[in-house]
Amino acid sequence: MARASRTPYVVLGILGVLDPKPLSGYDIKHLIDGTISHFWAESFGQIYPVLKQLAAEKLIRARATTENGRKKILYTITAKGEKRLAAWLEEPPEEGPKREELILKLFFGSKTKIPVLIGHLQTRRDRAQAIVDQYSGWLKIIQGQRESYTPFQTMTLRGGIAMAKAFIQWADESLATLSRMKGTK
Amino acid sequence: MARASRTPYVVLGILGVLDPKPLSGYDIKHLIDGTISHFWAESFGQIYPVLKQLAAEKLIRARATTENGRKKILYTITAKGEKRLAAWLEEPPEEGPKREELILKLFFGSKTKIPVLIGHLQTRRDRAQAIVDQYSGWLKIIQGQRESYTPFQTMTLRGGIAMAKAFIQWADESLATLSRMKGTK
DNA sequence: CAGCGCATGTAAGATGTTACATGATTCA
DNA sequence: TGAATCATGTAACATCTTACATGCGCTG
Repeated sequence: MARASRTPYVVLGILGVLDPKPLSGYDIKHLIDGTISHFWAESFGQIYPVLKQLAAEKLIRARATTENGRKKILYTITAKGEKRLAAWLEEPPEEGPKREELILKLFFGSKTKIPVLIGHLQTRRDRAQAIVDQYSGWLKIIQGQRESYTPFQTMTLRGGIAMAKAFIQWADESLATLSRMKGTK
Repeated sequence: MARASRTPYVVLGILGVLDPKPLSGYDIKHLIDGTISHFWAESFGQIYPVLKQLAAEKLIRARATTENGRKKILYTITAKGEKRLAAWLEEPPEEGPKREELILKLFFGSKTKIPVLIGHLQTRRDRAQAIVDQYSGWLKIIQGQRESYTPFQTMTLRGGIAMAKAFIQWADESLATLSRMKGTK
């Protein structure tokens, strides 16, 4: 059997933690993209079926509405859903799939030209810098209005920044090494 | 379409970079586990079919042998395979799937007890420390016999150490924060 | 009125894990 | 002799991404 899907718990978590008001599948997807996207991704193809499944299990409650002409289905977490979420949170987290393509290409670096590797690494380094900038901005916002956010959100945000910074430092050192190799070769 | 599998290239890379002598599927799997396992994993269920497929495409050459009574199929990379590997290395690496279950559970931390979170985080912190220890050992070995390893292998190893250390530092800070929260609450 | 964003969903297809099946050899 | 390791493979199954399908409302 393949590892059990975490999507139901992500949905339960978003519904239970992130926002007290009812959310649609569309809302959930965009909340995920706007908050936890740097360590967790979900697609519509996953979310909509899971929503139905969770409603069938009475872990969430569905309510169809027509907000200014537009049809949408809003979901709220039930007491049973809260319990299920809490039980999952207690289970030891498993490690995710390891698939670092950049590192893989660096590892096999002897089979290509140095500038190619420099290009790959530089691109990712810049992306990491953009993440640091974005996250640092969020951190300021969060610290400005502490009531709306849990300390856990701050904690994971700090983690994201710390990891991205560490990556940048290593990338810069490695880029310098690669440049030196290009010169001497 | 789902993202294209990288398994063929991993196999090609192992065969081309890691060891000059012919390798069996079994060898390849264990080499992967022993070297790149912290950023890339493959299972037998992937490797054996890919080996056949690569041989059919003439990217690798198969040779059946009976080494001291034990039957095995040894593979070597062909010139065509080398070319395919080089072409892949030039393509910009895509980002892997984001699935950090630990971070997810921390993010939803307000729905469980602090000691639960401390337990999860401590476990992973200790695992990261073990990785740092193991990698640091490998680094010494590599630096001792430089002929057998490429500078790229050293580079990725350093990256692994740097990232694990950054994680540990963040984890320690977060564990301290969590302990404080437990006390004051 | 065209295009974009909102909103929900389904289908296809590939990836990847786990478990199973088989058989030989080595070592305690 | 029994267990562990070597060695190759297949089948089942679930996950997940991508693409497609549909339709409404708002804005330029």
